[in-house]
Amino acid sequence: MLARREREAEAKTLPPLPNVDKYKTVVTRYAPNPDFVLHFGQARAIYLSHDYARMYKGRFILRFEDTDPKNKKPVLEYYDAIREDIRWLGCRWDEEHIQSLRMPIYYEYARKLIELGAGYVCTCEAKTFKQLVLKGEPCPCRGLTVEENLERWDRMLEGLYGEGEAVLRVKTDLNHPNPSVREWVAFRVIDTSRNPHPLVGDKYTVWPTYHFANGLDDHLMGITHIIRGKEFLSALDRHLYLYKHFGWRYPEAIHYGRWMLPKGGTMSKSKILKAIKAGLFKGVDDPRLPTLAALRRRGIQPEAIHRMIIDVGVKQAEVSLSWENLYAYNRQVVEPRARRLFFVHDPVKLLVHKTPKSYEAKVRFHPSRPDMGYRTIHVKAEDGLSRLLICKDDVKLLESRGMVRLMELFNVRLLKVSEDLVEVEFLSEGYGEARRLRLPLIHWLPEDRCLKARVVMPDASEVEGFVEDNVAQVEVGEVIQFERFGFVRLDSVDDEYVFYYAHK
RNA sequence: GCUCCGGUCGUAUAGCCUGGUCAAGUAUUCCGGCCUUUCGAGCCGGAGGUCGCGGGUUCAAAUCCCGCCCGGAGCACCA
Repeated sequence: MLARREREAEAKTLPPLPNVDKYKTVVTRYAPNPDFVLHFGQARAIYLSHDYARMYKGRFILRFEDTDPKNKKPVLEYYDAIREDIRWLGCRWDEEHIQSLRMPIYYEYARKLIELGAGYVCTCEAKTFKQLVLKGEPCPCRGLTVEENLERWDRMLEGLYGEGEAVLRVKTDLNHPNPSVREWVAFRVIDTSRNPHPLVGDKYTVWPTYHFANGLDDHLMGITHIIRGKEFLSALDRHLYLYKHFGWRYPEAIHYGRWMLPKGGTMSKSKILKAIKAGLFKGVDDPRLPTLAALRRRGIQPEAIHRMIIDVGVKQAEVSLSWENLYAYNRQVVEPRARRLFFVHDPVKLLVHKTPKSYEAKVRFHPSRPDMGYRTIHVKAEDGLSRLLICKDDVKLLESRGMVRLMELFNVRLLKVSEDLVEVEFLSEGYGEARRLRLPLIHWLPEDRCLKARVVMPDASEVEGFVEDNVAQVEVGEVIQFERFGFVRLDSVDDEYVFYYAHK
């Protein structure tokens, strides 16, 4: 037991970063494109980058990479949404930058690159160029002089080239084994009169590519350790050329494998966005989505995501995730502190004959934590009759067993089941007898003291029912457990209580 | 065209770098039990893998090397 605990504690720390002693302070960054809210997979880069910065008492930088106003168009509201997501995860950043506000810097370095003879403005058609580069041959533009290139560059900036008519390329090895790395594009023209940028409008028409802006900024901001998905591995090759041209030293780069969701699930932002626009999802926090917003709404705790990420580690292998996996972590976090309440879905009326008296059932909010207190459920008996509600599913149980114990109340025996009414009679009060008879325990509600509730399930379907009136003590946002149903988060209270289902 | 990664209980994974303490850990699933009260949470116990295949190195291999088979992911004036 002790040994196990030690091992668990061990598994919960991150492995050391490479070459930390080479740097004064460790600086990491997270660099999202604000074209969508964050999703589950991105939490990994965030936590790892953030945790390492904290672990080494370094700095953690948030940098918005919004340099494609056309294809990966940034959206104003997502800048804040992303900040909120990161804060929700529990991470704070020490510095923030927005690339679209740094354009003059990129232009400055573009010029330097050209002056070094390491970059040139290429006006070839993409197709033609591709054919040449596949053969490892230079295009005519590559041979232009520095002066000619500077001139072309100025013309580019002045807007004399349209989209696709000119790009600034970085000179690489024409025979680089990966053709997609050869002579990569550093800047391209984007017609911002047609596709204005949410922050700078149509002020610029020449935009740096990810490869240029990201690579450059990592140096300018003094990033020492880059932690990113391995889909960026080939970016490394490109960046290396840039660093070589400028004579810089490349940061330590760690690439981890992708997180994949089981069958059907996608974390692709563009796919999700398309589906939302098509009305297939209700919004970015639709419970079917793997966005942080959706998980948050469902009551998944950031600690659960955090633990999972630390446990999985930083290997380059792809990892298939199952929701069950995440739920297991979340249950661990949520179980000890979730208050328990009765929720009856698909309610059926239960008429109890021979009820000897009215009851006040005192039920613990948590079965193993008396310190969390009790709630009271009143059951009124009139002329030996009490009226309750139970789940339709439990009627079957009652039918097959004939007798059942109403949790924390009393035991009953089935008399008859009709269309929408189940009649039983009071059998006995003691729990001991229920145990002796091995009676199933079912939950219930007094018909006159319960409130309408709705639970939004992970597949966006909804379950209707009633909660005990003690729900009034629950705060919006709180995660509770509906006994024998599952963990849910109180989402809103209007004319009815709306919950989002997390997991069982 | 190029690059990267994987093949370990039913499922998802840890371990592999720094060979032995690994006849292999965890979660989930399944089964059984417990709980003054959750057939659905919790707790306890059990079942279930000989680590893709073949060969090699070694006193010793899931762990190193070679070959084979199968599978996954990614890159291109997106980030």
